[in-house]
Amino acid sequence: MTEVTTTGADLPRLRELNSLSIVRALRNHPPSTVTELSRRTGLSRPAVDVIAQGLVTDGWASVLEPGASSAVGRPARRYQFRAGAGHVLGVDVGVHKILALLADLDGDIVHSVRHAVDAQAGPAERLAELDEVVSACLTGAGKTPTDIWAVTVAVTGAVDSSGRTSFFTPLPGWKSVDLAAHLSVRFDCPIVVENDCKLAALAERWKGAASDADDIVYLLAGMRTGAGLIIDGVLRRGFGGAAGEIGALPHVRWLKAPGHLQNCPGVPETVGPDDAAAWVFNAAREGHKAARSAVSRYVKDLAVGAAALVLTLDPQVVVFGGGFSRSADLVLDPLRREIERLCLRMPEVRASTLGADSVALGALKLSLNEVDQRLFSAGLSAPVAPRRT
Amino acid sequence: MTEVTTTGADLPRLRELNSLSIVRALRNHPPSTVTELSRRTGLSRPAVDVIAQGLVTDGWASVLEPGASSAVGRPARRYQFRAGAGHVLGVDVGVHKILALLADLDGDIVHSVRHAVDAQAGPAERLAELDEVVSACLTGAGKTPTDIWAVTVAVTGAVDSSGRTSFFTPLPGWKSVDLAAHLSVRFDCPIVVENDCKLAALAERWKGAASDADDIVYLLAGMRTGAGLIIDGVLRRGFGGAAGEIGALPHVRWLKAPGHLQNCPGVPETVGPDDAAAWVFNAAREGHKAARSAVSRYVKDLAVGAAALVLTLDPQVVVFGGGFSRSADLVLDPLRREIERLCLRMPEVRASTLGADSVALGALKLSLNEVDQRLFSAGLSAPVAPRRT
DNA sequence: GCTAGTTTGTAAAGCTCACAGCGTATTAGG
DNA sequence: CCTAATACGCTGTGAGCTTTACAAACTAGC
Repeated sequence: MTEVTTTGADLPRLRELNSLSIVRALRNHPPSTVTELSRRTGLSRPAVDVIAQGLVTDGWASVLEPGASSAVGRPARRYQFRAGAGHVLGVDVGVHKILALLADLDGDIVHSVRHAVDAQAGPAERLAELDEVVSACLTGAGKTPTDIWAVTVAVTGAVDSSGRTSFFTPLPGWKSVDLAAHLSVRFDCPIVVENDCKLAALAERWKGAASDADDIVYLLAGMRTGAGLIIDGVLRRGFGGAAGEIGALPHVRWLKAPGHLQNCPGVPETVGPDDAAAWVFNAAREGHKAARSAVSRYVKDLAVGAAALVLTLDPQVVVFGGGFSRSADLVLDPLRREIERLCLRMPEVRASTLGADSVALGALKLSLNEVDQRLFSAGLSAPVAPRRT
Repeated sequence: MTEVTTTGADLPRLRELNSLSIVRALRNHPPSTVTELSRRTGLSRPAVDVIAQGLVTDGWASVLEPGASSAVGRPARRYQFRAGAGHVLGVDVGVHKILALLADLDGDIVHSVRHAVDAQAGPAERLAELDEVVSACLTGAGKTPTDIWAVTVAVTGAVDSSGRTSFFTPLPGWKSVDLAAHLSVRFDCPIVVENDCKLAALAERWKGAASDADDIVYLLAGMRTGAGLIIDGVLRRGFGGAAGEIGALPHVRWLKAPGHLQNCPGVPETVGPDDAAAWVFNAAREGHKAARSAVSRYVKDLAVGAAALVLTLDPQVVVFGGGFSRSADLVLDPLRREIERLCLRMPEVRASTLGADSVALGALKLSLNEVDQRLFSAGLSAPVAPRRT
C-alpha cells in the first residue's frame, strides 16, 4: 500500500483546525473579546468560547479580566496570545561582528547582544565568540536553552542542504564548519543555517521596505554583492540552497563592480580599504568628479546582475540593501534608469529600511516561521519546545 | 473590520473537505472499492460509503457493479471518478501551426486538430484559423462550448496580466490582440492566455522529462530562445507575466545564439532559412567542420543564459526542449560542460521527451489546473462548467 | 453439494462538535 | 429608576464520524 496521504478529517481534527484558526486570529492583534474572535474566524460565539478556554488551559493564551471599560454594555473578557510561551533566536555571524537577537513568539525582541569580531579570526575563534554571544543573550533575557524553540544562524556564502557553506564563503576557514552540529550540543530545538542575503530579504518583507509585496528581489550591496529572492511570498532557497548566486557568472560583472569604488582615484591614503566605498559615496555627493564617475560605473555593473534577476523572475519590488544602502540617494535613480533600459517590465526599486540589522532580523523571522510551520502542521497540544526530527 | 479570513470550519464544511478528499483519492487511480478508499483517506468505511454515494448522485463519480471477481470474499462495488463530467481545451497558436487538444478531466485526450498557418498571416487571418481549429476540435469530439470548463491558449511572447502580448511577440501584428476577449464570445468558462515556453515547461513536468522534479528550468531552444520556470512545483509567471525572459538581456547572448546556426558557412542555397539549423545539426553529426564549430558556438551562447537562470534559481533539472531538442544528442554534453564551468551547483540536464506538442499539452494542463483550483477551493456542488468571475 | 472462511454492504448506537436560542449580568443614557 | 445595548453562560438540537454488529455474497476445500 502506498500510504502517502491521510487527508480525511474527523471531529477532533476539526476542533484542532478551529483551534489553530483562533490562534491565528489572536496573533498580531490586540487582546480580543470572544465576539471579535467570532467575527474574525466566522465561528459561532459559543464555539470560540470553549476553544479559547481550552487554549488558556493549554497555555497558549491568557485572559485579561475586564478592567476600565470604555464601551457600552457589559465589559468583555479579553483573550491574548501568550507570546511569552516560547522564544526564538536569530544570529548573524558576519565578517566583522556577531549579533544575536532573542524574541518571543510575536517576534518582539526581548534582548540582543552584539560583539565585534576580527575579520581574520579563524573558525575556532569565531565559534567561541558565537557561543559567548549566544550565552550572553540567553542570560541577559533570563532564559535557558530549553526555553528556545528554534535557532537560525546567518552566514555569508551559499548554504548547502547539510547546512555547510561548501561552495564558498569569505569567512576564513569556514567551508567545512558544521554550525548546526556545533549548536546542537546546547540546543535540542530545530537549528537552521542560512545565507545572509536570503535572510535579509526575508526581514525586508517582514518589517522592511517590501512588506506589501510577494515577489521580491533583494540586493545585498556591499564589498560583496549578493541577492535574496522571495517568490510568491516564500523565501526561495533553491534545490541545493544556491539560489540567487547570479554574482558567480562573470558576464554580469558583480565580482568587479565594487572595485570601481575601492580603486577610485583620489581616495586618501588614510582611508582603509573597508572605508573607501563610504568615502567615495561622500565625495560623489559633494561633486567630486572621479567619485561620481566611479559610482556611475558601479551602478552600471550592479544593474546588469539586477537586470538578470529581474528578467528571470519579473518581481514586484527590487530592494537595494546591504552596507551601500546608506548611499541609496546616489544609487537608486541611476539604478532605476539602467534596469528600465535593460528589462521588459519595470519593477519598483526601493531602498532598504532596516539597515545593518536586517540579516539578524531575517534569521529571527525564519526561526518564527519554523515554529509556525510546526504549530500549524503538527497541531498544538501544549506549548513546549519542539525537538529536532 | 478587516474581514479577510474566514477560516472557521463547521460540520458541512468538514463534509465538504472529506468529499474532496475522496475525490482526490479517486482520481488517477483505477476504480476503487470503499475499503481501498478508506485506507487511502484514513476515513472509516461507513463514512466513505455515504460520501461516495453522495458523489454518485451529484454526478462526480460512477459505480461499477461487481463483475467477475478474482479475489476471495464478497465482490466489491467499485467507484470511479467521472472524468467525462467535464472537458478542457488546450490550444497552441504558433507561428507555423495551430494545434488544439480536447481532453477530459483526467487529462486523457479525446480529440485533436492541427492546421498549418502561413507564418506571415496577420491577426485577422490567424484568429479565423484559430476559430476554425477550435470548432473542428469541438465537433470532432461531439462537444459544444458549454461542455468546456476551461480554455488555455499558448502564444509566443510574454503575456501581461491582461492576457495580451504587449511586450513583444514574433506573431505579425499580434501585440494588441485581446485573445481572451475574442474567445469569450464563444466560451463562458475561464479563458487563460499564456506564454508558450511556460506551458511547455508545465507539460514537461506533467508527463515529460521532469515529472519527478519540483524545480525546473525549461529551455525552449529554436530560432527563438525562451525559458519557462517551475519553482516549488508551481509555474512561475512573474508579477507582470514576464518571468523567464532572460533572453532580453544582451549580455547573455540568446538573441544572437541561433545566428551561429543560420549563418553557418556551407549551408546549400536550396535550404530555406527555417531549415538551416536542421541542416547544420545533421552536417555536424556527419563531421562537417564548420557545422561542428557553429553548433559549438551556439551551445556556448545558449549556456550563458542557461547559467544565469541556473545560478538565479538553483533548479533540480534543466530541460532542453523546443525545435532544436531533436538534436539533443549534439547539444546535451557540451551544454552540461558549459553549465558546470559557469555554475556553483550542477543541475541535471535532460532532453525534452514531448517534442513539438509540448506547448499544447502544457496549455491543456493549465486548463486542468484551473478546473482543479476551482474544485478544491470553491467546493463541489454539482459538475457544471464554471463561469468566469 | 456443503461448510468454513473472508470480504462487503448496511444498520444502529455513541460520541464530539458547532450552532441557535434564551436568560442573566453589566453599563450608559434618559 | 428604567430602558436599551452589549456580553456572558447555559441548554437543546442537529450534523457527521467512528465503532460495533450482523446479514449478504463469494471462494476454497472436502
